[in-house]
Amino acid sequence: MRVFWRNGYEGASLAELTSAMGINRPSLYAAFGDKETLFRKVVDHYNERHACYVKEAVLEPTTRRVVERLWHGGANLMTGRGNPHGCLLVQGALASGEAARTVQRDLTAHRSQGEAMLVARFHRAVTEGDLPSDADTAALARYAASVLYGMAILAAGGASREELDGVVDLALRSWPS
Amino acid sequence: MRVFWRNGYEGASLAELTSAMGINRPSLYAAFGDKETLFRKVVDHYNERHACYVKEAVLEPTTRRVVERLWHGGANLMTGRGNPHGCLLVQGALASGEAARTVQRDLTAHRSQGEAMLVARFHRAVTEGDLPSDADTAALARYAASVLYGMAILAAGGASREELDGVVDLALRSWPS
DNA sequence: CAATTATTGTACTAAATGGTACAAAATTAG
DNA sequence: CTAATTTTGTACCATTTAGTACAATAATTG
Repeated sequence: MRVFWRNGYEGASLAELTSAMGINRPSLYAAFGDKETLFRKVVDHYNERHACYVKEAVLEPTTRRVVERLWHGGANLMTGRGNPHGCLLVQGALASGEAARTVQRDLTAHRSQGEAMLVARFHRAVTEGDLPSDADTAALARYAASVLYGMAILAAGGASREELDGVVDLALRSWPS
Repeated sequence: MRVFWRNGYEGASLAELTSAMGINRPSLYAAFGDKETLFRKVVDHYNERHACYVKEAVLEPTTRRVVERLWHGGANLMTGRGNPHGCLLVQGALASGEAARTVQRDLTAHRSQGEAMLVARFHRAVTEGDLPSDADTAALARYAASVLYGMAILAAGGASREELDGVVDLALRSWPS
């Protein structure tokens, strides 16, 4: 997972993958199928064990608490020690050659799914009176996602946890509460 | 440029590059040097002719006008017809294998340079009284960049100009003015 | 222990990668 | 028109890519 996270799908060679896993090539193919299948399983693992802060965030009682947890959770994951900086769903295959188009689309779909969770949560907030009834829930979700993705780029460029937290503080200031 | 923009540095093959340029391989090498040199020249061209909205933005008289122009300019570039969606400086080499590490660092440096321009502009705004004297100019610049980069990810995933403009409107609401 | 099954290591394949040698062709200069 | 020079096309190189055949080894089972 970390090799894909750090190098992206295309930049991760079978040699580096097998070396990092401590197994040889036939074992990898027997256990995980081809490179694309392995990547998909990696993404699933990443979603369950690392990107789970999104699912947790939408459980918060107010939208302010939701985005607070979302953004700080992202800052935490994207600058975590022992893992590459940034977000696998963002840098795994943002731009790629024709061969990796399918995984590229797959990651886009995963990101859209996260945004859809936010839309649903914000929609609920409207019915609860937490957001004004004329709130553009889709736009709010895209904005929340935008800040999150932007932090992923900063992190990939080497930004620290503290720097990302500073971004979150500013973004929170403007959030309707 | 568009091939690199769409496929990223690693995902752009010499075959696709030469085909798009309408020349053959020896001509490309004679005119531009190797692939990495060509990419650098492409990035220079991109900075001058496409990412110039950043330089223009910092010329605006107030920080609010600066970020307004920055973000709308980004939304415009990242969803322009005839060009790939997104930003070359973001998706050109966000994560890569060891061979493209130098290019990757180069793009990070280019992004940092843009952020530095914002810091300098916000610093000036403090002296002019446009921003409060205790404003964290570096954090503001990172936030502004974060929104911009986030829009690049949304655009790379297919977001429309209107959707990005919606993000900008929300981001502007929270900007200190 | 013996026999079967699963796992692993070596060595390979075909295709694609970035990069180049060299000669034919087109252009320019005299 | 001829001669020198630049540009182009073809064909190649070494390396790396993802993926696999097959035999040796290890583990499991009766």
